[in-house]
This record gives sequence, C-alpha cells and structure tokens, in this order.
Amino acid sequence: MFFSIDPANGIAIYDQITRQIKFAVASGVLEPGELVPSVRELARQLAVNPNTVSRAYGKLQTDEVLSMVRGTGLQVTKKAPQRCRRDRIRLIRERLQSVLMEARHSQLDSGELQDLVDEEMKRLNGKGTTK
Amino acid sequence: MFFSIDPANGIAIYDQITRQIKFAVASGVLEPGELVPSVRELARQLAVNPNTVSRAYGKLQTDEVLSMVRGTGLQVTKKAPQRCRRDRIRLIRERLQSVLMEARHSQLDSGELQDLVDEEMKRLNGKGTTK
DNA sequence: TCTACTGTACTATCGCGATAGAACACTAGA
DNA sequence: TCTAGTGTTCTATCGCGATAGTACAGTAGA
Repeated sequence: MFFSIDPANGIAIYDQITRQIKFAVASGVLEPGELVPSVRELARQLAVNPNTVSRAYGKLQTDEVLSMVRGTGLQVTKKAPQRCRRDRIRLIRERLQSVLMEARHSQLDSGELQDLVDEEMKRLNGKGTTK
Repeated sequence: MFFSIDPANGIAIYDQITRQIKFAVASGVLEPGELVPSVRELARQLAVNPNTVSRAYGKLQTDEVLSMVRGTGLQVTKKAPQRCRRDRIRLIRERLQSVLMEARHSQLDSGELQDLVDEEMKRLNGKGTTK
C-alpha cells in the first residue's frame, strides 16, 4: 500500500483516503475480494487517528466499494472496479475544472494559461510517466 | 466589481476574497490609488459576514496590496500590480500542480490525463476567451 | 476456550473558518 | 458641529474535521 496524505491540500484527510482507495481500485492495485488495510494499521501507517480512517471506510461502504466481513476486515466489492474507474475521472475532472475556472476568472491571458498547463504537464511527465 | 464566492471550493472564503482582489489588481481591473469596496459593502454584496471580509483585507494589508486611508477606506498600493501579477501565476500554478499530482498518483494513464486536460481547456475557451 | 485481531460507537476535546452583534477611533462632507 | 461612513477589535457561538481514549460485538486461529 502506498497512500500518502497531504495535510495542506484543502481536502479533508478522510476524503483523501476515500479518493486514494478508489484510485487504487480503479488502477487494479486493489482487486475485488482483496482485503483493505485494517483501520488501525492504516491509521498507524498514515500517522492519523483510527476514527478518521474508520470514517473513510464507512463512506466507502456506503458507496459499495468495500464490504465488511465480520471479524476479518473490509474487502473490495465485485462491482467496485467499474464504479471506481468512472469515479476517478470524475473526481479529477472536478478539481481540474475548479482550477481552470479560477484561472479564467482571474483574467489570465488564455495563451499564458495554456503555457502554464503545458509546462506543468511536461514537468509531471518528466518525473516519471505511467505507460 | 465582479467577485464570486464558491462555498464548496475547499478554499476558505476569506482566502477566496484575497485571491480575487489580487487577481483584479493583476489584471488591471483595480489600479493603484483606487479604493476597494468597503468592508460592509462587499460583505453585503457577497452575502458574507463583514468580519470575513475584514480578515481578507487585513491579510492584503500585510501583503502590502492595500493600504488604509483613515476614515476613507482601503486603496490599492503603488507596488501592488507587480506583486499581484507574480502572485497570480504562483497561486494558480500551486493549485494546478496539486491536481496533476493527484492525477498522476492515481495511476491514470498519461494519455488519458492529457486528453482530459485538453478537453477541459477546450471547454474553457469555448465559454469565452480572454484575448 | 483463549487470545488477538477485526469494525463500530460513543463522549470529550481541540483548531479553525465563519457568523452575529456590539463597540471603538477616525474622517469626509453637509 | 453632526451625521454617516470608514476600518478595527472584541466576545460568543456554531459547524466541521480531526484527535484521544474507551468500550463493545464479532471472528479467525492456536
């Protein structure tokens, strides 16, 4: 498991956890039937309170991404991959739109904005590409 | 004045105000010497508490974007445009990097990400271009 | 049967952004 | 001089995310 929390993200910790679990399912890192880290284990790993992880897991059960196996843990649902692949795009798109809307509202020249986006995309790919 | 607040932004209201004031200065909508809307007026306009606006204005004075003229109001500083133009790029870049980093961390295929970015940029320009 | 591990629930506390309302010092303008 | 408008400060309250600590019901495995 390779989750990382950014406290200065603006996004609540419990929400960062739900997003990253969904991303892990969407990318196949977590497969249906597989057990997710226990509440206490992930809390220890992220240096975060167990209640915060529990809250995230609760939401993921509501979204039918995880299901409980009593006394054992939480496992990835069979229909989770479809949902998570769809959610991944949607979640990222929403944040992206928010930033671009602000940029546009700031009267930033559209050429400058395009340059800025290209520059950051290039920098991103320079740090290691997926596929 | 054309400020708009998005409560579901993740960004604090007072911070949205400071950003938008800076953007207005950066784009020349607000010029040095010009008076900014009064605390109570902007609060009424945004349907927000005066204390929230006051807090934003306080930060803008710390950043030397605004200076107080007692009994009259707050005016845009002479050196504000330079700083705000620099800040605008920086503030937008930081949010953009955060989104792209998350996208990359989600193992989203870099081609898909590029398509997503292109699509949203296109949609943005379709809604009206600056220059 | 025990032990150790699951998730869950609960109360209490904290920080922080936001609100509400009042009070203060100051000044432009009639 | 007065009035109405500046910004600022203060206390109190609220919601919410997060923490701390405890307790509970259930189960896998020795």
